[in-house]
Amino acid sequence: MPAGNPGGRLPYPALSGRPDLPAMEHEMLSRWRDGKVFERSLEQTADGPLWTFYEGPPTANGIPGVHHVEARVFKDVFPRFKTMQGFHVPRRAGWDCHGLPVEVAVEKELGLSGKKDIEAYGITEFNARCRESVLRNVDAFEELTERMGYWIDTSRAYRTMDASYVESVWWSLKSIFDKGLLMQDYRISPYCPRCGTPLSDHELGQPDVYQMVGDPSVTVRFPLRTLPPGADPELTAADLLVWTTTPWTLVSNTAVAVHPDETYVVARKPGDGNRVVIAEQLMQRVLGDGWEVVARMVGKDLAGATYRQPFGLIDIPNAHIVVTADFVTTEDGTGLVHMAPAFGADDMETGRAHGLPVVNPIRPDGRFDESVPLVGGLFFKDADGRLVNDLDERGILFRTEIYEHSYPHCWRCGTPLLYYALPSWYIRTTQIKDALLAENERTNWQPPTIKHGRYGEWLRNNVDWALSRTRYWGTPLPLWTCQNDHVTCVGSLAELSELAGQDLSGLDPHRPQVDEVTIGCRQCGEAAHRVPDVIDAWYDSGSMPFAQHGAPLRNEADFEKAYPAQFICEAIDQTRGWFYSLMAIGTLVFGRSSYENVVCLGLIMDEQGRKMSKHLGNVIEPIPLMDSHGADALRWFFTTAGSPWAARRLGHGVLDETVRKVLLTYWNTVSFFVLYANAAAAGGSDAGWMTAAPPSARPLLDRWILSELHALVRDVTGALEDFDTAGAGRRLASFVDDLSNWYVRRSRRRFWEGPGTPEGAAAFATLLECLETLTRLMAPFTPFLTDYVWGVLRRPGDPDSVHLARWPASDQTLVDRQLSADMALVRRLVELGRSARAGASVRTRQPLARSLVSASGFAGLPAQLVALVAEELNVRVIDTLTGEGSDLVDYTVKADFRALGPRYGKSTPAVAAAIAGADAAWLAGEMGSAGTASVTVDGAPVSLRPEDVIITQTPRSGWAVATDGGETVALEVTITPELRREGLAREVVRLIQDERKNAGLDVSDRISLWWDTADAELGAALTEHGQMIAGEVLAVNYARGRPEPAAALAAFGGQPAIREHVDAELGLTFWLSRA
RNA sequence: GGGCCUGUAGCUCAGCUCGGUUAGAGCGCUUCCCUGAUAAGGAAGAGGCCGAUGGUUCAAGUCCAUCCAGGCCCA
Repeated sequence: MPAGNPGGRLPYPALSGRPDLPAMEHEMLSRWRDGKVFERSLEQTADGPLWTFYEGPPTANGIPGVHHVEARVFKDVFPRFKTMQGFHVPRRAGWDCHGLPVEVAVEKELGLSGKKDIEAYGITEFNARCRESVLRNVDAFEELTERMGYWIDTSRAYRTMDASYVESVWWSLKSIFDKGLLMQDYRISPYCPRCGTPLSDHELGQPDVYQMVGDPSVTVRFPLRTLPPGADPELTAADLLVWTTTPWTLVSNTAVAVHPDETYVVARKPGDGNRVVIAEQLMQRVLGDGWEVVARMVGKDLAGATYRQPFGLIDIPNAHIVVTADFVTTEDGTGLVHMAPAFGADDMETGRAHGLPVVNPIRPDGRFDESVPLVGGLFFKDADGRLVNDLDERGILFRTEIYEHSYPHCWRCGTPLLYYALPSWYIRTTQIKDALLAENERTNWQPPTIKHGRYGEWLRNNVDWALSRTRYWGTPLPLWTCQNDHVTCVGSLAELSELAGQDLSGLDPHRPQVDEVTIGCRQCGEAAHRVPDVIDAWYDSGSMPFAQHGAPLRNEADFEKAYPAQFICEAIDQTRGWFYSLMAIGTLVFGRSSYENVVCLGLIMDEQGRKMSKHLGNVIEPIPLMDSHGADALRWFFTTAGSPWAARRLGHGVLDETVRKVLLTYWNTVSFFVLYANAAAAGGSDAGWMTAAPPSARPLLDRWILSELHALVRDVTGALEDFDTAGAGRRLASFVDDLSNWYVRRSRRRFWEGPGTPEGAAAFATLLECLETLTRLMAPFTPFLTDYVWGVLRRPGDPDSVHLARWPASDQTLVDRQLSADMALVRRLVELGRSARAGASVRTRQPLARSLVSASGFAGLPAQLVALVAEELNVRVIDTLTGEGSDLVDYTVKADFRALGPRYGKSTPAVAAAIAGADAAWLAGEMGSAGTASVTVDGAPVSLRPEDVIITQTPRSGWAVATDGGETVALEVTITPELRREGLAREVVRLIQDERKNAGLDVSDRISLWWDTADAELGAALTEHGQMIAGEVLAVNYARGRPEPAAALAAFGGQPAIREHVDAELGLTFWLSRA
């Protein structure tokens, strides 16, 4: 592999026509490593303005997948871009070490099940295993990180379990405690009885938490016992109809809630003494036909009535009354809601409002207390059947059926969750809700809809953050309580030492060591013991802006200058995870969110649009994927295909296409340049193009591509500033196509001819400028290939890596909109001409005498561009169709609504009809001569401007014509003998070129050529155009007749290496040999 | 039930901010053409009720409303 062209002197290292991209990437990885390129990119920007990026820490107890690559590509592109702009962008990796997933994995490994097992095993040992397991796959993550070219400093990665990190977290919790926002409360929490812990809202947001299950839903009669004063006498001896999908909670029933303003009815089935109370809206659905309404009332009329409880299994004093509550709906059930305050948030709140008792017969392991008759010792869900049977036997079961609904399950172990009243520590985030909303307002979300949509909605419905976890492996809650219920919050190990009266600065702040520390209560001096809970691991990761530095206890200055971050990026599943915990903690502790711009990515799907999951077996392994297509291809796909926040389909096909369409086209353009630069050097030319004329003095084609280039720089820069990689990618891909398939193709002749002329020098200079700039623009996206190319093309004095180079600046003086428009017209005319040729079956190699063009803007086209059309279409002369005289030309005319619409409004269709009805030739004539024409609409004259009409001209006959959008190209297809001979000569040139290629000759190799034919016309063509042919194929000898053996031997130093080629179709035989 | 995203050719996606009467590209298919860098490039053909309905407008893929389908997040 070439080691670059450090001197900028020719020759360049030769480039393979078929590069092995993955192999090249491995070479670049070692060059970066050996050359410490990432480190140097940080060193050289050390004095630049800081642009802060926060890495959201992954948990390394799992194996990295392709979705990790997606986020990391975006986390890499913007820092690289900003670094090239001169910003200093430190990038520090981190590892999320705590949390329930870690504990659950270790539990499984150790064969433990539940908290009792863990405590029997020993918390010390258990946490040691957790500590070991969280870093187990760091190697795999680092390998992935390096392979994909994600530049981040893993050597000093922060770890959320480090003592300094934990201390910072403690410090922040104390700050929140001191503000009065950290407190204990009883609340209904989703609770996993197997894990013995409440789940946070974040955890409820995990995939697969909600699963469809079929539960017995029951409608039960609650016979009324006493009625409130003034109640409708028809209620006497009626039963309340109550519906629930959780029969096991009926044991704890304390009340029935009705909506105060809904209408309820007493219904009776004729011939049956039973009366039931139900919401009128639901009567038909629940009762069906055959019932009659005997009384009607609103919910508040029922308030205060008492009823007989469904079960008498436990003692519930002062209960079993009808209460009103606004949350009651009549959408399902009966409109009368069973209340068990220990098992529902609404129930708890309503119960508090009415002074109802909280009765909870379920133990923390999810089983009914042994003292409860009938169901004692049963797991809560398993009690349903027995309870339903009992209701049935006692004749108060109105109906039972299986109800399919989604029910939350523990995301770790799959156990059905219980909504359960638990003492818990909360952060009162609801009290800073306005501040959070204000912080969100000043945050730039990408895509913007997240701000007020998914995320904003979540903030507006903010609930207090349930912080505590009754678990083992996590940051210990730094709270100590004494027997007087005083709470002491400790903000550092130093403070703990002071309170404990011993030096604890070396203490590992984890359970169980920290549990053993007893301190003196700050208020009463009594012995205080630690609250045994640990905290939600989301709080850990949300603390990383300061805790990664150990700040503010240490490195306060480092933290201060890097807060808040300019940029973070994660997948959309972090809306309620890290995006929230970062913003909430920042706002709680510092009064300011910790990030300014956030890019929110979608999920990765397989080629069939299915989510990737182990379950489906459609997971794509990232490293093999990169080793077959290249990391650059994967990076380009992620950053530019579709929108990053839409779910995207990934497969081999799309990566192949990326490689072919973008990466190889770019590569081939570079390799073309290198080939001819080296050929020129071999021919004695030095890098003469270094002194090419300034762009303003170069051919229009060069000025055009430079104009496109500088518009590209402007647009790509703007798109990246807006965090829009897809927009940048589309522009880059289309420029690569323009450069390769128009600029280079149209400039080939100048490259063959070398940099010896001003035009040739301009071509080399222009292409090199384009490639250098393009390489820099693509560098953040495809860092491997671009850096390889940079190593080949860079000039003396250039940095040795593109990633150390400056981002290009757009020179707007080189952007020429008129020229862009002109070239667009040229390319449309060429397309039309090719279409016309195809229609007439005249191959492009056959020269034609003349072409006629009709197109607005054609008259103003510079001669160079007209010549370009002529050359591309292989016609000798191009004239305007208008010059032909109207008797030879057909005209059609139609209205341009875009121009007419704004002026004529409602009468636009009438004007258009008048235009269509006018004599097209006359209209065209008027427009041509006077620049205006008048048509009559509703009896009134309407004056038209040229832009109001699209005039299409086509020649009457004898021409091959193609027309589109009012533009016409006509080709004269009459082939004179002279044209035919020229066509034959060009045909022969192509045959010889093919043969040269087959012979493996170098582009600059000279040849000797002999030819013979029996065809008189072909013979004449080859004689007449001999000089042209010899020039084109670099023949230094050109002769008719079979080569003499002696000549061949002379030419090849005794090696008989004459190739003979017979073309039966043309009747030509030729021989060539290296000269 | 709520919020958000997506719906355009067989497939993958542009176009919608800012409405203009012939809706584009790539992949795949057929037939040609071009080729002195190219796994490329070009022309022609086949392939579209631009999810549906209604509205606004002289004019709707584009704006508005409602609905349908799929996805994500949450209840």
